Amino acid sequence: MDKQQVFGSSYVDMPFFAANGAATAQGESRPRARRRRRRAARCGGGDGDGGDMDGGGDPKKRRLTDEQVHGLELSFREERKLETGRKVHLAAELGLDPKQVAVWFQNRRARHKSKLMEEEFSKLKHAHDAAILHKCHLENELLRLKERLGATEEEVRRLRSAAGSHGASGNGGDAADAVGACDGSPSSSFSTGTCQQHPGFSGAGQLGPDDELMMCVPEYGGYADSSVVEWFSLYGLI
DNA sequence: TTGTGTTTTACGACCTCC
DNA sequence: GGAGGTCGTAAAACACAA
Repeated sequence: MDKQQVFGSSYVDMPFFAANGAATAQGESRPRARRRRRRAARCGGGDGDGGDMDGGGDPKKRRLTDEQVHGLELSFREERKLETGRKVHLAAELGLDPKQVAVWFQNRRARHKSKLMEEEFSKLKHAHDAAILHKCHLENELLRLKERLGATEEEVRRLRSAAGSHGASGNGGDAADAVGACDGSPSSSFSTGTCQQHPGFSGAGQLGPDDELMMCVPEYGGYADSSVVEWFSLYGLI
């Protein structure tokens, strides 16, 4: 199919910079579309004719018409790089200066890249959030284990003292030896979890299996464990 | 109407490839 | 060396809230 048929005959007849008015909507954001509607209404139809830039303003900076932008968009989707032949052909078809076509492609590539960066940032942010959540989960698990260890050690001490009061030999037997390995601080082998510094974490010893995440990071309270697993598997973290 | 923030067009500097 | 690329930026065009 002839591109002239696709874009309409107005392109060929349109002198460079003569078109004006209705402009650049590239279909990437709602504000842009709204903008175009507003301007089209103001220009009385929005087909690029009879706009507010007729005969005045900076001749170096004229908005492209909707049709021109559309043609450029189609071409951009086909191929993001612009060879000389294609540029000249496109410029002739759209009634633009080849330099304008080149500039438009440069700017369009920049916008495309920027959009990709935003998406990438968003993904990384989600992954980061999930990592934070998982970290808190692990720290809470550590606290719970520390609590269990402390209780067990306390029980051992109680049994030892009970055995001593019954006049047993001072040797203490196997059980006492085993306990000896845990002499000193009951939790000396554990570092302090960072979640302990979080406000509202003073009662870590009473943590239940389901409310711990909320206590650790309140803003993530709405997440369930399955969400964490989901995020992590999604971003290849587990 | 006006001030302000966003988007689009255009340009220059610099880099890479042929 | 020329053509076309990216990057950063200026300025016009535009939308919108106050």
